[in-house]
Amino acid sequence: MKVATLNINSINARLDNLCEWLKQNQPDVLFLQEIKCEFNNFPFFDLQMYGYDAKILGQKSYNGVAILSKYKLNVRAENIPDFTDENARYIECETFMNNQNYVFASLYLPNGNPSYNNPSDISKFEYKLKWMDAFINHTEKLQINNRNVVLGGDFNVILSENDVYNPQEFIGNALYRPEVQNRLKYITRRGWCDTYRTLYPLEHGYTFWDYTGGAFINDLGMRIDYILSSPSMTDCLIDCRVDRDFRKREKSSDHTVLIAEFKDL
DNA sequence: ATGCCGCACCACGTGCGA
Repeated sequence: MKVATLNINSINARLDNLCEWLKQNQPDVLFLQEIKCEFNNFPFFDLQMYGYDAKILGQKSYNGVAILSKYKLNVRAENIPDFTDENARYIECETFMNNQNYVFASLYLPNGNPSYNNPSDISKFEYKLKWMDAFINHTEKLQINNRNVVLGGDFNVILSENDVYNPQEFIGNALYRPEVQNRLKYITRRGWCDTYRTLYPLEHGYTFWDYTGGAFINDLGMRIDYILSSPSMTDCLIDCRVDRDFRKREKSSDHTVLIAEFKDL
């Protein structure tokens, strides 16, 4: 089973890139973030032509998440259950493949930094922490009954100094603050597998490079996109890799694709 | 580097992003 995640930064601005990538890479499941469109503008038909069912939680202009799959998806949750969120940041689906039930979720965690014209505003950071707490609470519920779950998305968390090009610059940044690092570490300590880091303890594994300042060609990146698998799937992990080729394309997203492969249970 | 690039939209200016 091949699962991938991509913050696409507008699906309609990058639909050709996406379809070409799907055709070449043939993932079973792809998580998308920042689709930046509502249901009525989502390219369901184009994706169907490439063999993918899609479930989305859309939003005009900002945010928006989707799950694409070669197998029929059933929606389990739009937004984190029992958490009121005005933004479209979480969708969870169930599917049956290779004789097993799987739960998949695509998530787009809040950035949490204040806007530049209001640097002392902590409301966005507080929102991020509340979002993470609700997410942690939900992952605990997903662990019940040993469900097979894969969570993928843009977590907007830099876990350690090995996950960013210049950690000193990021001290105090909402992506690098201990409060968010500790929350994500808690999830992994509870048995969820950070698939990339588990297989590659020392690599950078960057998944994002800013559009500006030649960040990509100078490899000034950060690892903020993750694929987490439930404890029941840890022994099934075969491979995880960053596909830098997508970031090299004309009209790329500022993120690239992270791909994980699992053997059948 | 309170925005270098790029997206969307109540669009030739603003909000947002990491």
